[in-house]
Amino acid sequence: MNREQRMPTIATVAELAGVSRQTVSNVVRAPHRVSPDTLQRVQEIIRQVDYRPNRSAMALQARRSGLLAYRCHRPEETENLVLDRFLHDLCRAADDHDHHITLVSPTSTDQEVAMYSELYRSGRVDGFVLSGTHPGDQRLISLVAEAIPFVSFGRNWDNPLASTWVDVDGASGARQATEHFWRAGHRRIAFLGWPDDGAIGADRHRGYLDAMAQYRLEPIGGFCFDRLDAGEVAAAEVLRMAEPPTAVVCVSDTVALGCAWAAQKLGLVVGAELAIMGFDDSALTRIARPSLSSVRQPTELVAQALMDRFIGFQHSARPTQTLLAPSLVHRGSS
Amino acid sequence: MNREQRMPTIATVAELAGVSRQTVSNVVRAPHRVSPDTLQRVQEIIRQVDYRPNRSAMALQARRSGLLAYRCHRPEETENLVLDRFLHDLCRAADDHDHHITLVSPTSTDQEVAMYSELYRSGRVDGFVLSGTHPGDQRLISLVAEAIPFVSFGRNWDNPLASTWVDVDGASGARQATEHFWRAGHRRIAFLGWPDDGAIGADRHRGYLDAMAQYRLEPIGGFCFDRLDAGEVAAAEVLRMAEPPTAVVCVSDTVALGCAWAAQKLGLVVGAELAIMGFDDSALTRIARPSLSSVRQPTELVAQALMDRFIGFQHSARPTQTLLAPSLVHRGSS
DNA sequence: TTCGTTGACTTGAACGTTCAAATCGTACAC
DNA sequence: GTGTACGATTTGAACGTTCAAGTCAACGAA
Repeated sequence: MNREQRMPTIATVAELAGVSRQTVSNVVRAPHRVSPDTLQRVQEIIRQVDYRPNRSAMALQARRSGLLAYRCHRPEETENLVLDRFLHDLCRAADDHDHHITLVSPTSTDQEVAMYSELYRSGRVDGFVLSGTHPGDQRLISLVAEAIPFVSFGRNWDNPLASTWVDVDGASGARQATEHFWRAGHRRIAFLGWPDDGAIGADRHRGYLDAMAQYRLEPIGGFCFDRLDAGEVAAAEVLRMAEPPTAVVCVSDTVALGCAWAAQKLGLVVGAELAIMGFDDSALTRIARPSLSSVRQPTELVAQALMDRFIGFQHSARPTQTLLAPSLVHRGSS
Repeated sequence: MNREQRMPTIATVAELAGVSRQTVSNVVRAPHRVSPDTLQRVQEIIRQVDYRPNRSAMALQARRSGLLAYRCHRPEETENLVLDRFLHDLCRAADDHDHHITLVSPTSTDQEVAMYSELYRSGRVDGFVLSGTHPGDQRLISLVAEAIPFVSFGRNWDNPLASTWVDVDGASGARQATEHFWRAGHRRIAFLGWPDDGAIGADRHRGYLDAMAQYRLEPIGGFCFDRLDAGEVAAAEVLRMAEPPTAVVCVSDTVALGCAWAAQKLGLVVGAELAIMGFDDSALTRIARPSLSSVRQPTELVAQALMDRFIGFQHSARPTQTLLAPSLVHRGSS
């Protein structure tokens, strides 16, 4: 193909402009070091031949590729609807720092860690962005042990101060949702959560419990796995109670959608007779009818913070931790 | 951070093993050129210091980065549920060829093309994988004009032979769906499509029409945009006809889900009283109840074919075109 | 004995940058 | 008028590979 025709290099430009390579480099990287007329002349040549510095050469020289790896999640997992949004925001944030995201798709956790080590040691990437961290996460342990640079969307549950992460304050989100319902006049507010995972689910549950305690209301609700059918079953049970709730705070959009279905099956008008708040503000909110109100994860801010931290990380040795507050998005269901 | 400690290089290994750099390179790349005992000795050292060839250096020398760029689509667009699956498969396929996918997220088509040119000319990527091609697609035109290597998931509608692509035979998918319903005894088979787009939608519609003509059945149906509510409205209209269909072939899972809702609202039991076939086999199929049968796009094969073509593309100059047949996935709705 | 062949390995150069040091005027202070 | 500080530019080396051409010894055929 066109593999034959070579791109113009810094030497091409230097020769055409009658200056040295280094001067061309300075024109691009440090224009203030070059005299005005030389600057203009060289820039004109650069424009003419459409010269772009070669990234591989820069990477070799700087010992830095400008690439971060991120694990491409399996599309079967439902939680990924948020991660889709996150990935998009991450690309943007990386772009802003003249970095790029490259994807890996390991088949197991062992392979994932081995792949990370390989990618880092071969200089293909400068580091990693993890998401979906959980207690006992082997990736965090290994990367910290091998001193491989990384940041994570999701806290380091086992050893919070050991690595740099940005997370969303789930407790705050659930508290906001509960407070919102209270202000709207609801007094029977339920929580549909996941079985205690000592992590995200527990965090969100705690926020609900805190708010309920503050208003001296009795917590009610149920627990189920993060599947539509499970959510529907659990919700039906709660809604059939003697004194059923008038509002439900859900641990996820998936559970919330299941809850909406259960309500509709029982003849309840979602929004008017039963208020529902989802969590994550994923694509599922738009599938429900009426569309679901939800606690929105500020993925854009998370992505930007992660990139900032990663870049900073290269200079300062100390890991930093950041907790961002989510916000409510009101739609038909509340 | 650990930016200080350097990785072992080929020179490190060479010195430790008492051989030249080139011999170490041969041990890694062409073991047959090295005598058995030297081979073993060098390999042992490589293992000890955990040496990995530096990818930036390799990229510089080979003038090839081993990276392909793919556009990270906006998560708002519904068609992306298939593309999620595709992206995952693409990563895997790239891995198999010792390549990686890096993401870009341009804000406009103009910027997208400019970004591609920049990425290619700076040697950051070897080429591009496009998806969601459409008639008049500026990306195809520009990339062909600039002789930038790329392959696309989706045909080159305007100029099929001008570029290398792999696509799924939508007509075949719709035909299979229609034939399946006919064999199951249905004689009133409708099609819910998109307004004629001269592309994907028209392609799928044609497959339906072909099959109906073959069986001498009268085509019926409606058209709407690819949204749940639009699908529901269009489906309701069709289902309220004097002689309503007993089976519906849909142009997408989105429309199919809307159709399922319309049916349920009219008191029809989806699956038993009305058979529905979606298209794409996206995550939506699992949201419907009963879950939707669908025409599955073989994204894994598409991804593999694209990678094969791209690698081959570097050698042979001639673009190739590939059409893959989809297959039916039977679930509760049919 | 000579000479070409082969196998195992080494050497120098190149890929395209940037860093660090050197060069060369030119202007300024004393 | 001398030292020196500065600005603009150049030069050599380095980043870590691999390619192409080289060396060198061993071997076999004429």
